[in-house]
Amino acid sequence: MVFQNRLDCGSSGYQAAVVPHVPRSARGKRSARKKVEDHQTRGIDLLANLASKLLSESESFPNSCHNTSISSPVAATAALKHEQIKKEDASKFEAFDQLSCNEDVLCPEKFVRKQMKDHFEAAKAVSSGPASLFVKSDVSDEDAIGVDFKFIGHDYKIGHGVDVVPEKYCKERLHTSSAESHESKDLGSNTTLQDEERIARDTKDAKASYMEDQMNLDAKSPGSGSSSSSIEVHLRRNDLPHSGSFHEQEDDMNLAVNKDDDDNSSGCTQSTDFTSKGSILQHKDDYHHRCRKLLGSRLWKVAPTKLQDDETANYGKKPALRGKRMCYASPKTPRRSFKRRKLFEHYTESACEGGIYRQENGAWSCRAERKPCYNSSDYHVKLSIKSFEVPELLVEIPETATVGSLKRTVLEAVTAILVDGLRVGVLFQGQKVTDDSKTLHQAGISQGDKLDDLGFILEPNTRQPTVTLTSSKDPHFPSLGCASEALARFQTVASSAIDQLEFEDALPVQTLPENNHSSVHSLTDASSPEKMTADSLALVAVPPKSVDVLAMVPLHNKPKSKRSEVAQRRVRRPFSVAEVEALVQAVEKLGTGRWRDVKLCAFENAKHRTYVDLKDKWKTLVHTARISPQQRRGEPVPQEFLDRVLSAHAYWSQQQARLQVKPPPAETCQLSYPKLQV
DNA sequence: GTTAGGG
DNA sequence: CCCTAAC
Repeated sequence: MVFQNRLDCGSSGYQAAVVPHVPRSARGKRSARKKVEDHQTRGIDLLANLASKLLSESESFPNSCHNTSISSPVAATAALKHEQIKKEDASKFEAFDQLSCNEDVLCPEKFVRKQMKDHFEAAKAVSSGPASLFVKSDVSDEDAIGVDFKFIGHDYKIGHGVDVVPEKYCKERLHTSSAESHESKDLGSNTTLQDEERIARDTKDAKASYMEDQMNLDAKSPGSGSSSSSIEVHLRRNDLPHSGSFHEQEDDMNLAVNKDDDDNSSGCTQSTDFTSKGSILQHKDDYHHRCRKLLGSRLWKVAPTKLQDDETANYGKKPALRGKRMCYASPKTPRRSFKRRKLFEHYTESACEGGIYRQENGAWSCRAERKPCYNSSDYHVKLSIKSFEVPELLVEIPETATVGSLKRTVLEAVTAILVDGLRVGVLFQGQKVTDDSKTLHQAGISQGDKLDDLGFILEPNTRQPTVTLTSSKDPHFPSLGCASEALARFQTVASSAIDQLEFEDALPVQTLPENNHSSVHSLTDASSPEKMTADSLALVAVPPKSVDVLAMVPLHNKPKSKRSEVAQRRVRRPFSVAEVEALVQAVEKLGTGRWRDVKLCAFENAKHRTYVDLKDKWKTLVHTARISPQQRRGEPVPQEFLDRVLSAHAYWSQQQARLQVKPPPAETCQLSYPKLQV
């Protein structure tokens, strides 16, 4: 199962999965191709194989313009590929361009070469980070073969749309090869496949620097028998572990986790509707827009959204659940920490200090789509799960946090759900199918017309950690209605790095209200190179100091326990020396009884410090100053500050005593704090 | 909403 | 840091 999240605000991406619907018969005929899949070949190998495949197909076609033998282009391709991998320089493209090809005829090599060139360029552009590559060859159109490439980098997608090259003979070739009278062609194909395997094997050792080791490969071959066949290649990294096995187990079930765009834009990389550059730009625009939108709010709720609109789906009927747009709630929530408990009880908001994630909807749902081609001969149900909807996650994170931390936060929230495992529920015609021993036919799922009513849900495995789906009945199978039981909450610690910086840069009062906005905004605007660099770096690798930025404390949900509903205690964030200094200075100026003023004066930008926190800190400071240094713990506070604490505390205590005796002389907020003595 | 103080 | 009484 392919499950790449493209989380909101541009983290690295929901990604449409490969959904080649290859008839089983076709797979059987070309079983040798499956070995290509089994190879954990690198993307380049795959591309080469694809090229070879297409080359050989063109060769095997009777009307092909090529006079060369079947194997020679393949060998040439392989050799060239080796050279490319070894040299890794720009000349490799030229080498490919030198591939012998009859220029008078529109031949597959042309666009294959172009694709590979684009691929290389794209790979160079995103030499690090998650990379996804799509290759699609759709011969269902009249006289066209369309190939799209998509590369997904860390944050942006680089799309390469390759225009269609009219390939009448290619289409004809596929039609003819599907006929029974062309078994000999398949034999020719087999020869080619052997070459492919050899290529894959030979090149396996070759290190393509731009492809990561972890890159997995999903590749399916075009079905020879269907009128609409496709080749789709999906390279990806960081796959979830189940991805492969799921494919194997559910051979006829193709999962497509489409790109999540809350605008339901057409940019979804849906398997049957690949758009190229347009959608890429659209994504970026959405990303920018979304970030701006986010940054304009004090706190926001990131809710995974409906993956795609129905209009964008070729065979979409109706959504399983309406999309949830990312929105921000409660634009003005200065301090709610002490109200958090009630907020949680109402399931509406979460704490302001740390990021809170809550999975309100306990299940990840989706709706299956019946594939148009229902092969009645072997009674296989073909399903295409267009998307899984991530249950709503409420993300609350200080606006001082970076976009990078937001990405990581959301990612970790999702990951934390996945860690506990997911279970799949089947909904058919609104009813949950709990009897796993039923056949699809018995459950009525085999009736093709009703497959539109089939839905799947992904449910966090919150109870029994190991529940075998093969058991006939699973009483613990949670239903959609028990969303609250599947509650998952997380808390993040807001970024302290920025706060620290603010403290050191602008200690007492220099407020930088929009500073973080601009810094994040610059990420999308490129108008501020320095900040862009900084933030970009932060996206690539979080500096060690800000590791705790994303410290997340998942709330272990105990379904029946009321304790689980209690707000999570804020994560302890020790005061830094700079903060202590600011606090001491402010208290010296304002006194010990005006914590709100102290907060506004010296900690206005430290969103995570409430005036209660400051008061408590002062309390502990006084205590610390009074005890012996040996008894002190934590980060040592300079003695100078402790002395000032004692002085100020004594002074203002004295002042308070005086004020109680007689009315205030109205000299409360003098700028120059008089040096005082006990 | 703030403040003060106990936990 | 949390909680809560008191204002």
